[in-house]
Amino acid sequence: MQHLPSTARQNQIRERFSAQPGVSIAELAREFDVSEMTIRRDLAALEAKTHIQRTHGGAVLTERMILEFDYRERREQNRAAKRAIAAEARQLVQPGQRLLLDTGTTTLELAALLVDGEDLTVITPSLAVASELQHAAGVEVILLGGVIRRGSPDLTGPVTEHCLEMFAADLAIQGADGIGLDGTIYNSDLRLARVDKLMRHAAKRSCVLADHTKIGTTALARNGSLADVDTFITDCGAPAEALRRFTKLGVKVVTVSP
Amino acid sequence: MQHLPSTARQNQIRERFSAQPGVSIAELAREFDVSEMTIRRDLAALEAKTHIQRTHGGAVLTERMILEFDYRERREQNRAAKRAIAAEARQLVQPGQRLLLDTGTTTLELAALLVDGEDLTVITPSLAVASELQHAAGVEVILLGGVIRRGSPDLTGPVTEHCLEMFAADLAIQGADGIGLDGTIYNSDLRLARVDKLMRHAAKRSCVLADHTKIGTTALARNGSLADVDTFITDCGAPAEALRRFTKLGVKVVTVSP
DNA sequence: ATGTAAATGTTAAAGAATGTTTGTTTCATA
DNA sequence: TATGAAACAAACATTCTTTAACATTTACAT
Repeated sequence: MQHLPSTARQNQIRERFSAQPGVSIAELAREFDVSEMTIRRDLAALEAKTHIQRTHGGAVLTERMILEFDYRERREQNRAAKRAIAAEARQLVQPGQRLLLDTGTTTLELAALLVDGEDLTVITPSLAVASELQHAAGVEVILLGGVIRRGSPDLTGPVTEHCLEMFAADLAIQGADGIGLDGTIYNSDLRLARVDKLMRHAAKRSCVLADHTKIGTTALARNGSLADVDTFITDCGAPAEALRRFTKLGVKVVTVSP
Repeated sequence: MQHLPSTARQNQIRERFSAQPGVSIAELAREFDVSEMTIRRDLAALEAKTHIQRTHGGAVLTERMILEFDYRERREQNRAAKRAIAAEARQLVQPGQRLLLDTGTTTLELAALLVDGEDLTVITPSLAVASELQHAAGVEVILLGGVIRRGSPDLTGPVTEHCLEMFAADLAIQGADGIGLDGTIYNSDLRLARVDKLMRHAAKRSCVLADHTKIGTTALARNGSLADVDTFITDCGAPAEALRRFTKLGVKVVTVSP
């Protein structure tokens, strides 16, 4: 077999990557019937031009770009309860609605349930929510602007607040870091508290999600009261006494079992 | 089955975790037909990159969460040229400045060079840029709000445009999908073109980056002219005749060699 | 044809990855 | 908590890969 000109061979090597994520030098040398040295030089040339990366014994594709916004969060804590709460909140969402979706692990569980949503618009300050919904066909994701908190995948600050003022949504769904027995809603971050407060203003109706461990705990920043909220969803571990008090504030309290 | 290079194997192991939360060493060793010791070393390598956590008999995903905004970049030519152009653009950036950094592969190369920046503020519609700079100590990242274009990690639309109006920056740095021989700047997306235009308005000075293959090609949307730009950086493959014309428009033309 | 440049092949020494052995640690459970 | 089975890590042996220098071939313009 006649040897191909080098450019053609390199193109063929390049094609390989659409079938496999990686190639081995030994294999390519056999296949094109050239020395391994030649394949090495081909790969070096391709590496400079395109998005492959040399490795020991071959090369891998780096074309798929993975943006990593990583953060440390205990997503596992009470996950069953959070899932059940999110499933209940899912019921509140109707096709065609515009949602304001807060940052947090519970709302992230809800986001996962929205991937099959129809004609939804989700407005969020959370990169995690945006990531979860980026490929959902029936959901348009609008990310609020703002400063990325270091080590935390969400946006806060004056820009975020300013962005929020542009929107009028049907429903705001939020998490909370603590719910006082008097119905005060707490966040552990002041900037987040401000954003949450504005989110409720921008939506016709609002809904707060918090598993029972949050009830009776407080945190740094208060962002309002359950009295300003339409629906509060928690799990059945919540003390009945507290729930009665919340109901008196005018909020509709829903409990779910995990 | 042919053994893949070790990096490829590690990537495949890593992908396992999206299907299952944990994997066992014995299973992996069987599957890839290598010794368990090799799998242990793979896992140790992955652990060092903080993707996973070793356990007895296997590994699990670490609690650090990774948000993947993945997209398949169009096959890229001329990476070396883009790097060289980005390196030249890096020279324009001084400590303390506020930058508007556009979306695109060339500007992304520049972002990588800014990680050791001092006291910089980077305002960007690109999730890729934000991801690249999220851990840069001397750089504050402000993400513009907006709609996430499907399959493309950047923000556009009215929200983005509105956000841009909030800022006054020292320098705007942009890519381009085409540069007409008359100096017209082209983008392949109309929404991006609008954002780019506004970015230049919001900055005192502006700079456009484009490798020589872009010169003489046009695209869907025009977003202005090099006459409105302070600096144009390209590589030495650019036709001298075109560059002379650009200079006459009043833009400072810089060429670099890859 | 012939010289020149580019592409390819060859070799040997250095370097990486992998396998194997062995003794130690960890885990489940009796 | 004592014990056997499984998992682990260290050290070394083995195999495969890389690199760089140099030799050879090929392509092509003159």
